[in-house]
Amino acid sequence: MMEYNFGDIEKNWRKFWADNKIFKAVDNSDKPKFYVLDMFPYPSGAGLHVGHPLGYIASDVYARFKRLQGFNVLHPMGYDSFGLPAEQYAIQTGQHPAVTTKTNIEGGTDNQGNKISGYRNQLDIMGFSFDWDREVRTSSPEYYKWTQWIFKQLYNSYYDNTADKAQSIDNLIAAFEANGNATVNAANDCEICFTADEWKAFSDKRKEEVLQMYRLTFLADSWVNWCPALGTVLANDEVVGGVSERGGHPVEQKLMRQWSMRIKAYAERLLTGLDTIDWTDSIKDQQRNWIGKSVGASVQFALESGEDKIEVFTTRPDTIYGVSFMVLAPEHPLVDQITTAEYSAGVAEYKKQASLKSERDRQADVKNITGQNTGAFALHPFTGEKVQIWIGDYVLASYGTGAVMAVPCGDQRDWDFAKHFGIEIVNIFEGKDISEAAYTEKDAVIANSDFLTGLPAKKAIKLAVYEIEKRGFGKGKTQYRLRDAVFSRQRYWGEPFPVYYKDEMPYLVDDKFLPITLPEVDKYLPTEDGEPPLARAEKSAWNHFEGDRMEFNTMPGWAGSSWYFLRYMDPHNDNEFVTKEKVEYWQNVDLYIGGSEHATGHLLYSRFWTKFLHDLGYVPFDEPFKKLINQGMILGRSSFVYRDNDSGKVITTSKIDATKTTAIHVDISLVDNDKLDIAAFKNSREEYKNAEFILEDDGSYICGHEVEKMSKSKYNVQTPDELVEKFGADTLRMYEMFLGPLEQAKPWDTKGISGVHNFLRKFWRLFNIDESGVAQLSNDAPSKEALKTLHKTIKKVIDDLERYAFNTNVSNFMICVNELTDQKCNNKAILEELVVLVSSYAPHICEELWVKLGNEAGTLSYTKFPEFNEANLVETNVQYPVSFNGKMRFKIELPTAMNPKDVEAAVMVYEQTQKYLDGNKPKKVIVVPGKIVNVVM
RNA sequence: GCUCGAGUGGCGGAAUUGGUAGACGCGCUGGAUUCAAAAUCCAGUUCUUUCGAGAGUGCGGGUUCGAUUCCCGCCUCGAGUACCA
Repeated sequence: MMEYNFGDIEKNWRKFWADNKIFKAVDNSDKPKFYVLDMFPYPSGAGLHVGHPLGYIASDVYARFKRLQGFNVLHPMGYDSFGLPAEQYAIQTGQHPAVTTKTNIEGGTDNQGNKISGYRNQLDIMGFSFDWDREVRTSSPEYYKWTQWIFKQLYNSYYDNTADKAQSIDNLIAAFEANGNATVNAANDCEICFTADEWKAFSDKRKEEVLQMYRLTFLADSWVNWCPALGTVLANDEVVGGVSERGGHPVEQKLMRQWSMRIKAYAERLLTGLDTIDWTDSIKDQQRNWIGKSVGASVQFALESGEDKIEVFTTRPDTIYGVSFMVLAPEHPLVDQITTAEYSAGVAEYKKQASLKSERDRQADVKNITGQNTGAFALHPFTGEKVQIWIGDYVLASYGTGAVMAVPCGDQRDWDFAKHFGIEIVNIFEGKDISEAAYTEKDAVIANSDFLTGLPAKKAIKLAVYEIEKRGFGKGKTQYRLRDAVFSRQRYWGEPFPVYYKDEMPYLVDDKFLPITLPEVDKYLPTEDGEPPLARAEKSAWNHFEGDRMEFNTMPGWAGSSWYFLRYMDPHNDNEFVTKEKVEYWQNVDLYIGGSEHATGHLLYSRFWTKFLHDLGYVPFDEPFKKLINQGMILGRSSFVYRDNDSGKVITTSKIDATKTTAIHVDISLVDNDKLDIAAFKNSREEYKNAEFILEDDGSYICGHEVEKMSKSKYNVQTPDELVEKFGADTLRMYEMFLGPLEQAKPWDTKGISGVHNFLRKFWRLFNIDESGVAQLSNDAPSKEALKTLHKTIKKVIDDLERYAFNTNVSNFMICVNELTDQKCNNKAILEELVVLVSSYAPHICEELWVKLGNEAGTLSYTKFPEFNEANLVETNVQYPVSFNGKMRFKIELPTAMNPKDVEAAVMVYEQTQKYLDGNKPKKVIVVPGKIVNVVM
């Protein structure tokens, strides 16, 4: 019998697929379309480890499955190739990031002479069915030309709140010319009000300054997250716990002139759109929290002295009679103005203290209540009573208006603050005890509150807003936590802006000069006076130069990734980012697979850009990804040896005394099933050469282990390359699918891989291939048994792929092959269907078997997926389950040896089921010792 | 603190309209084959047990003829988020 030689089989079929472009997607077809997409990778120098391909394997299985189901499948791959590591490598070595990136993708040798196998090669050996003709790289000028073009569209648009969509900025200018801005309902940061005549009288520069406050991407001085160590600003989602997501460097607030994206304009649509897409609740919730909608009212409190008013935002306008003080953020612009002489020293000191605290310290310091009285008073809008004004850093300058009306009886932080500083706490909740803590639920009845007294909170909120609006103290308002996204990065390796400056005002470069390519620079560092690296470029280094200077910032990493899924539809188009025809054919992504770490970054920004492009009529849908599956991270399983601190001996796990030993990471390649290869270990490093061991009684050394993130420094990295070499890509693909639920994080463990490999060998053996390479199978009609086995498997696999996210499908094949082996099945028809069924998972072996069964090479990928036929599953000897009126099922398990007690139990069940029988007598009651009681109607 | 998710053998994990808990794989034990080994095949493998049986899906209750599954209250772990007014 011919052996399963996976090495040759896989090599040959990969070549065949590539040579014949088997997986080329056509842009129009009679077949229905299906778009399966992976989050494209950043090509780092470290290459792929076994964790990376998990999502790609799942999407490939699904793409192949959909092809078999008769869909025209778009399944592309590319690279998110702008990014920090290549730039930092460039700073250290001087090698151009473009060179590093190319090597990391295509393979080669790095500066130190290390061999890099390259992402493409690593992806290729896994046997993925990507249409490589559609590859995109965000760092290629052909691609970022269109990223720049989209930026220009955003610049030339504003958000019309009435039409609830983006519109051309020309419409806005026309509106200004006709009526000024008072009647314009648009998303903006504009605090001035002007008439048509005033507008016309503005200088061009002034007009542009105003327009910047409306454009969807705009230049503004804003408080940004500045990371000194990285020398750049970061978006909110790139700051985690007060430090940078990359590298964990401290981040401080800094006022800088930066490009921003007016994503806030889309807050409501980004929120409601979530209800229309099939994503996990966890990601949707993360986005909802990030957008952070709160409904309430903005209320103005007049100052006791002077004209100015303090505006606050509250979600509880019903508690307005409980206000006993106000708190402003230390950075609030009115603080200095209102502070009385008596308190000015204290306020100055407090402001200084607050400004010295980093974001991180403030967060760590939540328990500490601090604040400072300003001595000033505001007047309560309804009662006219004097209300103390304090400053405190629990009020954030960047949220709402940077000021709150404090209601200590209804808000725990206000309560704490009042208690700490001995401020009066008024109780406005009927029958609620607020002596120990604030009452924060929205279900109390309001008391001591004039016109609100006696109303339940929810009604009181509505009435309070009504009164506030009627009396002109403020208005109902919806506030979002979502902030506009900073879009400038002080980096080299990113998309240059299509922007130049004249008299310090920004202008867009004309389309015909796009792309503005990255100019060469002598160093990839900021200039001596702190300008971004692009400031080093000579005028002549720019492919197009206009005005006084070009924009020196580059775009952030999420620019290119916000729209790449559209470019795959039309990757080589030099005239449009995607033609309408093609985007109308392919529509949005049907299945998107990637990590959940992009929940508030990439996944939010792509939705934003898609909605924007939809508003402008360029794409027919307004959500980019219909269904999203987040694959869990594959963690490493580190191995340890233990060295005795005194003797220096290396002690096996069962004999150590934890207090006296040090655990040392040992390379997992030296360990097999926790057993250390002692000779290899001694040779691995000079210092281990003469190591002495204390071994198990059988003379082996058993290592300890721990689950950690996969990383070089922990010596626990498993590359796909070595496993493909050892077991084959089909085994690796199936094993990764076998590890457990796709969405769950799980440790990598090579132990079980032999089981999957054995399955494929067993599968191969089923075909009885003789030495001449021909499958010796029977053409008889398949047995009932075999049909049942096959169809059971078909049903389970389809269920698993369509309804559940890739759980037990591989196990189903194992059960199937075991059963067919037991049945000594050699039926050609059955086995041919099985090949098709398995081919999405293990494509190489199946192509080989397909041909050995007498089919034409290359036809497997587009053959018909086996059709499920329920008739094959009908049991001849039904014992379980039995249905009553098609609805009720009853069953009781009896022991093998019947005894009177069990019969009693059976009778009891029978009697108790009578109430469901509607007076009908059951045909029979079957009592099978050791089985179940069946009641048949 | 809040939000979401998860707790099942020695291990990864099945059981997805409430219906034989532990599928499948790993590991382990025994056996066949072999001069021997690898490979392969067969049998066993939740725990306790006086070998009759009993207990059992984080803990405590509830609904049900029947609960890993549904409801209520806890505990533990993981992820996200955090003075958001």
